[in-house]
Parts: sequence; C-alpha cells; structure tokens
Amino acid sequence: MSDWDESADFDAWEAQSLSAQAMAARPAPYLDTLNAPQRAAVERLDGPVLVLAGAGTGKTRALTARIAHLLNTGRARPNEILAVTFTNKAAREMKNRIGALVGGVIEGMPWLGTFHALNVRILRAHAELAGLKSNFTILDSDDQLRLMKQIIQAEGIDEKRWPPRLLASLIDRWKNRAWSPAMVPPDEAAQFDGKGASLYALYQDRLKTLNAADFGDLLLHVVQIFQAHPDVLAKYQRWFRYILVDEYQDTNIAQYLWLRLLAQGHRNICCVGDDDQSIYGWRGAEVGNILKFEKDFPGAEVIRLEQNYRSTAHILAAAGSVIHQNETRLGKTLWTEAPGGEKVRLIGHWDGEEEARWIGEEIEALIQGTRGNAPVSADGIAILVRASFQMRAFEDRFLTIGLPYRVIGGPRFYERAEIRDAMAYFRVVVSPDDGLAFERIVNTPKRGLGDKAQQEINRVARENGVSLLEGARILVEGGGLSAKARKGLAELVAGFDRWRAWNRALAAGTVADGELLVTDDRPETDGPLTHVELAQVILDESGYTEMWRTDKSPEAPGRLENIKELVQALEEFENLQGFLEHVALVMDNEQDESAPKVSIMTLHGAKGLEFPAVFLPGWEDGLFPSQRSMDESGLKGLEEERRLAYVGITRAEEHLTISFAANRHVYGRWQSALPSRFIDELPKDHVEVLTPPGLYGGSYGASSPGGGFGADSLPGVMRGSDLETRAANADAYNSPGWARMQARRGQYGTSQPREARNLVIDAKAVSARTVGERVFHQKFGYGEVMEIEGDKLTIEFDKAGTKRVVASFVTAADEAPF
DNA sequence: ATTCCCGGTATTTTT
DNA sequence: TACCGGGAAT
Repeated sequence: MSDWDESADFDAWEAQSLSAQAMAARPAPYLDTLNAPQRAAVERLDGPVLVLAGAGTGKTRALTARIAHLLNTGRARPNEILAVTFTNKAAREMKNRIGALVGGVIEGMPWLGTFHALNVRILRAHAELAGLKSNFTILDSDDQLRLMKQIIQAEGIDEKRWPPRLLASLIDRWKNRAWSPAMVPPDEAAQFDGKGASLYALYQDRLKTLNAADFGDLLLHVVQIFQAHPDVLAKYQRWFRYILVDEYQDTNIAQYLWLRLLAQGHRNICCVGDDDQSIYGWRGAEVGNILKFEKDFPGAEVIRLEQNYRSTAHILAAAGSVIHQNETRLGKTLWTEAPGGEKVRLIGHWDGEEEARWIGEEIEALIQGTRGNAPVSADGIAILVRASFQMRAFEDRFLTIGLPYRVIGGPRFYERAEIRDAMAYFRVVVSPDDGLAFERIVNTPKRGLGDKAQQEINRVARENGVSLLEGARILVEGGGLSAKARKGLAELVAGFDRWRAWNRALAAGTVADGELLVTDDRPETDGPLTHVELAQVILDESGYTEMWRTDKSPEAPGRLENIKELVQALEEFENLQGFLEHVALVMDNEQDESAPKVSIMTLHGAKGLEFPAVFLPGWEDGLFPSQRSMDESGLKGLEEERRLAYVGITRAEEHLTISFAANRHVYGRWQSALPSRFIDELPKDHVEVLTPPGLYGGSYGASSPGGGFGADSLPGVMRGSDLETRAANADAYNSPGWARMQARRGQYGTSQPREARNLVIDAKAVSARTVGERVFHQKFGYGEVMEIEGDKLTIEFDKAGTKRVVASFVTAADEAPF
C-alpha cells in the first residue's frame, strides 16, 4: 500500500522528527473545553496512562485532544503516533476530529487505524518472516470455513459430530490467545476428538500454501515476528513514540501482547476504555486486560472520566444501580449536571406482539410529541434487542402501521452471497492462484460442473502442482470431463484469460481506445476501458448477472441492485486489486438514507451510539440475561450480560423505556418467562412503572409500593394468572402510569384517526393501487392486490402468503427494480 | 447434475 | 417458525 511505502523510509522520518521536537508549542484552545479529568488524560503524555471512561463521558474528545496535544507540543510527528481502534468507523471519526482540532495543517496520521488494518501493513512488510508473500490474500470467515471443511473431510472425520464451525471457533480462540499450533496446551489441544491441535497445524499449512491469512493471523503472525526478530520489533518501538488504544476493554490476549511488545521501551501508552462496557468476552476479549493494567504497567496513572454529558440523572441512576451489582469491576460512578428529566419507564406485557404494538404506538406519540414532550425525530429513536430474532416482531408491526424503520447490523453488504460471488470472480482475475475464490464460482452460474467435475479439477491441479484454474485448463485441453462440462469449463477458462489480459493491460496503462472492445455484449464506449467497465464485463460475460436476471425469487432484484452498487463502488478505487484489499478489511457499508427512520438493532450493535429515546424490550430471564451465556460462562457470563444492560441503558439521552413480556413466540413455540433479574436491580425512585393496556378494561397488575421490582409485584406477570390477583392490585389504577395510559388512550387508541398515524409516513401513502394489480414489496416480493382499505392493502404474495401492508411499501410490479 | 424434501438446529459478531 | 445441509430422486 502507498501508506507503507511513504513511511518505510524510517530513518528519514526520524531525522525530521527531531526538528519537530524543536518546534515551539502553539496555544492549545482544545484544552479549554475539557473538564479536569479529561484534561489530565490529555496532558499526562509520558508513561502509562489508563483512562477509564464511562459511557458518554467524552472519551473520544479526550483521546483526540490528547493526539492534538502530542502534535501541538511537538512531542511527536503524526507518523510517530500509533493510535489503534477496533472499528473502521471509530478510526474514521478520530481522523476527522483530529483534523478539526489541529486544522488541516498536519497531514493525515498514517498509523491511526484498526488493529487489523495496521497489522496488515506490518505483515505485508515482513511477510516472508511468516512464510508468506507480501501480496497474501486475507480470507474472510466464509473462505475460512470452507477450508476447515476440506481439511476435516480430508482427515476422514465425521462432519456431523465434529462440525467445521466448531473447529473454526476453536482455532479462533487459540489465535486470540496468540497460540501457534505448537503452543496450544495439551488439554486444549485434545479438543475436537483429540485432533484439535493437529488440525490447527494442518490449517495453518494450507493457509501458507494458499498464500493467505485469516483475521486472527494478522495479529498472530505479527506478534510472532516481533517475538522472534528483536531487530524488527526495535524498529517499530523506535518508530511509534506514543501509543494510544481505544476500547481497551475489548482487546484480546494477542492484541495485548502486541501492545505490550511495542510499548516495552518508552512505555508511552495510553489506553482508554470502560470495563463496564466489555461485552465481547465471547469473542475473545479479555476484561482482564483492563483490570490488570496497573500491574502490567507499574506506575500507571489511572484517570476516571465520570461526568456524563449524555443522559438524564434518572437514566444514569438506573445504569449505575444495575452495574453496581457486578463484582468484577474497577468501579466508577457516573454523574451529571443535567436535570432528572423523565423517569425510566418500565412496563410488562402479556406477550411479545403486544409489546411490539405498544412500542409502535409509543414511538408514534414520541414522534408527534403527543406525550407532552418535544417531538423526537424517528432518527433519534432506537429499539435495542438482545438477539436478532426479537427484531421480527417489530418489523412486522412497523410494516403494518407504516412506521419507517431501519434494521442495523443485518447481513453486511460484503457478506451477501451475490457480492461474494462477484468478488470471487475479481479475485481470480487478480490472483489466479486463489483456489478458494475459483471454487466458489466454478459452477455459479451453473455450468454443469458438479461434484465429480470439481473433484477432477482438484485432482489434476494437485497432480501437476498448479492452481485450480491451471488444473482446469489442463483438463479442458486434455479433453477430460464430459462434453457438456468441458464446454462450460472451457468457456470459463477462456473468460478468465481474457479478463486477466485486460486487467494486466489496464495496470500497464497500455489500453488504447477501443482496442479491447472485442465482445459483442459490450457497447462501444468512448475512451479507454476502465476497471469499472472491466468488472461489468466480467460479470456479464460470465453469465453471473444473467443468472440473477432470470431468477424469479423475490430477492433477485435486490441482488442485482447490490451488484450494481458493487460495481459503482469500484469507481473509488484505482484498480480491482486495491478494491479487494479494501473490502477485506473494511466490511462496513454506511447507508445514509434521507428519510428519518427508527433504528432497530442489537445491544452489541448499539455500543458507541446514543439516541434521545431508547426502548429496551425483552427483559426476561433466559432471554436477557441470556440463558446460554449463564450456562456457558456462569457468573462471568451473567456479569457480561449485565454490562450489556448497562450499555443499553446508557445509550439513552432523554427517554428510556424498558419492557418485558410474559409470553413470547420463539421458534414457533410459546414460551413464558419471568421478568429479567436486571429489572429487580433498577432503582425504584428513578423508575415509573407503567400499567400495560390489555384486556379486562386495561389493567392486570400494579406497581409495587416499595422495594425493588419483585416479579410478583409487576404488571403483566401472570403468576397465579387469575382475575383475583389483578383485582388485589387495584392501586394500579391510581398510579401515574395508569393515569397517563388513560389519557393517552383517548388520543391514539385503537380508534385513532388514520391521518394522525399517517403524519409519520410518506405523504404518498395512499397511492393509486387497484384490486388485482401486480405489485412488488421490498420484503415479501411480488404479489397481487386483493383488497384496499384506505392506505392498507391486502396482498396475496407469490412466496410470502397473504399480508396486510401499507400502500407506501409497495410499488407496481412493472416499476420494480429490474 | 440438479432439484427437492426432510430433519436438525436455533445468541451476541468491531475485523 | 425458518433456514441450512445432506441425501435421495429425477
């Protein structure tokens, strides 16, 4: 990468940095906006520093100000600062904010990035020390799994009893701990039918042969290089004079070792994190790293950021009360100067559907400001769930009432099958040795190349010691396979030859106008062929686009749309190669849609975000805290779940509503559950218990008059489940929640006029659909309109059955994309 | 080689 | 309930 080339001349940079030190410190206006502890975190530049930054305490502000300060005081040049984040988003944000602080004066920071991105660069520079070539490919989890599967099959292991997934997670765990195959301790190595470590070794061998590295390797290899080659390590130690780490509580052991190695000399390391927000333990993150920071770096300064600038006092009280139940924590208490605001609201429902319905109505009220509050934009509202299956109830409900929503963190763009397929074509064009990519698309679209043909290709390739693509060529030229299969394969091989030639010509800059316009499909265009056009040609000539065009499934048009988007994305890059490198590391896709929408996401996905209004549904024992977490990790698991609750609560700025349902439709089965134990941990003084609407005139429960929220005292919990219990709790009718509920009923109960609801949705809602018309729906595909009532249509979908949906969610079938 | 049907399975997922 | 993977049928 160009970044690396720029900075590779180590000594030249070092010479320059000396002059930087001589630079006079300029005034530092960014310091004035900081509170005392933030300022301490910024000004304590030397030696180890741990900044314990609670949720919403201005962590990023402190971090960026610290970097600005390093630059401003002339302590370091931009290239001498190593700043590590976990996500590309965080890296991007930091870059922007630093830019804003120091003005455009200083060129970008080359070593600000994610653990993975930074390590790719380091590894590419020393690939040979890890047995790789510097142009190694980065495998995604899909490729990884396929490789494991092949190994398991080759070893004659029963896939049913020993699924590749299990091996993958095992190896992942080991890599997170920075264990090479030889280092895996015996008891661990014996896992997976006693073959764990040997399979790990085989897998690593295969990766080397493929000149590939998986995500774990990026860290593992570099740590091993640092350990085995002190000269290399020394170079980087000198190079990075100051180290900053964001989200330190999420580091795994490999990352910890990496940091410790780099910081060893000068110990100028500043880690920022929040042990209370450690929620990725199951993914290898070690809360221990942050907990034992002072031991690891004796003399470390620990700075606590506890003043919260995000939430109301009631919300903070709720968060604090819950997290205080955790034993294993460094201890922090958030406080605010903000007023109490509205209390945290708690409500129980009979079942999950009612919960979704109620939340839908609450959101509409929030948006319209009919609850006596300033209207909240849909963008400022989020529903945070523990597990993604909970999202469906909300999607269904919002689809029916026409509430615009967006699901965040679904399958990511680059993980979609069609995108992976398309990229596999590009991968083979760019690196013909990429056997995994070749395998993925040999028979996509169908070319009559089944198992047998593919095994044949494999065999020939192995016998001749060549790549799969070359193996295929030998097979074709030698007249192997059935006539039909041979024809399909011959076309594919010829296609790759052509595309590769074009790609090479592009790289060499030897493409003349019109020179390569040899295909019938490609319309004559002016100017030289670009890599974007080449990509389009590859997808067209290979028959891939055609495959989806002829596909009748409801998702086919969307897939074509995605492919189109992919090709468009290529324009941002110089060539196919650069694009592939980017995609391997930056698997995110920011979709900035214009219309305001309510966000639905998991609690994990919400970390780092904030919203004026947050709904936390599904607080039931077993679901949240998740039974599985508790079974698998005991108290540790429970504490991590509790931290998840803390993360959820602290996302809210103004309005927070926690809810639970007595019954839930899970995997097609009805399950009942008790309210979450975390509900008992909420502080009653800061919580308002609402009485759920429902049958029997509205109420079947009461708020508890004192103490916590024992399950028995909560509305919606049907212990005993009879009317007498409900009657006994008659004081519910006097509760503020009940009064409010009554008041609200009149405003937007079931008889609410349509207009009121429609304020939320598109003005075109009542569109001109006719009975019998063919329509297309984003989620349900094609269908026929059976009935029209106002803005609601009853549609018989080809695939999804009969549904009632809002008119604005469908388009005429012939206007549908593709 | 492809399709179709059955049974087993089912958190959270920054790169 | 929904999806995936494997085996059998075409």
